[in-house]
Amino acid sequence: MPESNSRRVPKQARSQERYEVILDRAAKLFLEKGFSGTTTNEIARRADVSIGSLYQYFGNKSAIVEALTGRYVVSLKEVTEDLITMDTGGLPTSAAVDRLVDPIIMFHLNYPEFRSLWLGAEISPELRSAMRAMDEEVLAHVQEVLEDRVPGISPDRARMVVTVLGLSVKSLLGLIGRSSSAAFKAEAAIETKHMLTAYIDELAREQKRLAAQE
Amino acid sequence: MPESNSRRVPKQARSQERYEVILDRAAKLFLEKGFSGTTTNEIARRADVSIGSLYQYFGNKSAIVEALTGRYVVSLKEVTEDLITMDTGGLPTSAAVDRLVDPIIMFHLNYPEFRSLWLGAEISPELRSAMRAMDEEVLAHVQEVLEDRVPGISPDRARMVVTVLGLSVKSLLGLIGRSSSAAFKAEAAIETKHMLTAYIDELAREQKRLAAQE
DNA sequence: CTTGAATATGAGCAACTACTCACGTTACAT
DNA sequence: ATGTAACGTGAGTAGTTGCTCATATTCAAG
Repeated sequence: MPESNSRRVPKQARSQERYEVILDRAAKLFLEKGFSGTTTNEIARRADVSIGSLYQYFGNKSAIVEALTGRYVVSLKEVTEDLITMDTGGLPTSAAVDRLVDPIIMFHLNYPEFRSLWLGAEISPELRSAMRAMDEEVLAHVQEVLEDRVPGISPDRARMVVTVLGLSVKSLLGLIGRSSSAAFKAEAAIETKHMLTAYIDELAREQKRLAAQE
Repeated sequence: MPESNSRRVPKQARSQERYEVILDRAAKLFLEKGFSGTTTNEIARRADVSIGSLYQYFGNKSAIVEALTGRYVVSLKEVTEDLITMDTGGLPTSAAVDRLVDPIIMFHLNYPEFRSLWLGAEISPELRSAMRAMDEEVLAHVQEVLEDRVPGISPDRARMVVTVLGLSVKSLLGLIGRSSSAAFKAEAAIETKHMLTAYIDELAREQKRLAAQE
């Protein structure tokens, strides 16, 4: 996946493998030690590649991050697209929560290295704003869903609720990423979704009570 | 607050001020750019101090982080002590949640720079494990509280629930730290606590239903 | 087998980083 | 006023970092 700062685009099979290996190791190192805590020489060493080779594929250090992004951005766009066009109208809350949260969890399970970009405090502003934009799309849709399921809720309140919901999912992803046990990941996901469901249902009851009072 | 790697302990009033200014600016920079992304020369420049002076107080770069810790660790220990000895027995869930969460929020509002240590991926292992230990104490106590409020819940399940609850609070603190509007912070806190309350109450109802079935 | 393009290498360079030290300045006790 | 301990300085040093380039090896087509 050639980026703006890439050098030679790998043409032979072996070099394409190396390209991928470099990205794998770089992602791990960035996750462990952060961007500026990782040296290009160490990336090369861990990938069993000379620095010279590394710089044949990546024009500079940040080009590695950019390429890393390219790896996942397509898949992430797909997930986003799916989510914002999803209709959860007739479903009970817990099923709706499953439908909206599971794809996000799946994405992070499939691409665990993505965490290094996602959590990293040192990614480029453009990348950060691109991911924010996708986040925002999803949150806006979830807000619609919420306003639908909790009739009478004010848009401001709904916005705040969605922010909190989104944050909870985000922290779940962090927990899942750090853990190594598949069973733990599954339980944590169930428990978190349980919480989201309980919250949304409680909000619906609350609004119903308010409506009945008038 | 002299640490192991400190040099001269500041004795005159002016130099004590400088010492504090260095810590203030360093905390900001660590938060913005991470530990390894921040240079000691930049810290000195931002604190209007020569690097020479900086190294009179701090033996090396990580001594700055250690001193930064010293600033907050006393206060944090107090909060932890309060939390784990707190009795929320007769209170309704929402009041109990308030009592347990508010002190944590308060701490982070009072010491916003603490976030740079708390979120930083690059703090020392000792400091990280010390903070983990305090976390663990609080979580263990919250688990007891939960098992008390949700009779019949299994310890394993309770542990998982507490993990999720703790994570939600943690992400709330992140949100609060990033925001600048006091009103937003307050609303976010209320909404998050609302979610925690709804969740705990739902768990209690669930266990009651299960108990009635037998 | 030959040839040229692609790929690989790592010593080395310029820039930067953490940190030192010799020297100058300020504050305070006597 | 003087001595001295505390404080302050910033050019300089040794080591590290991102990155280059001259040279060597591998590949595939004719």
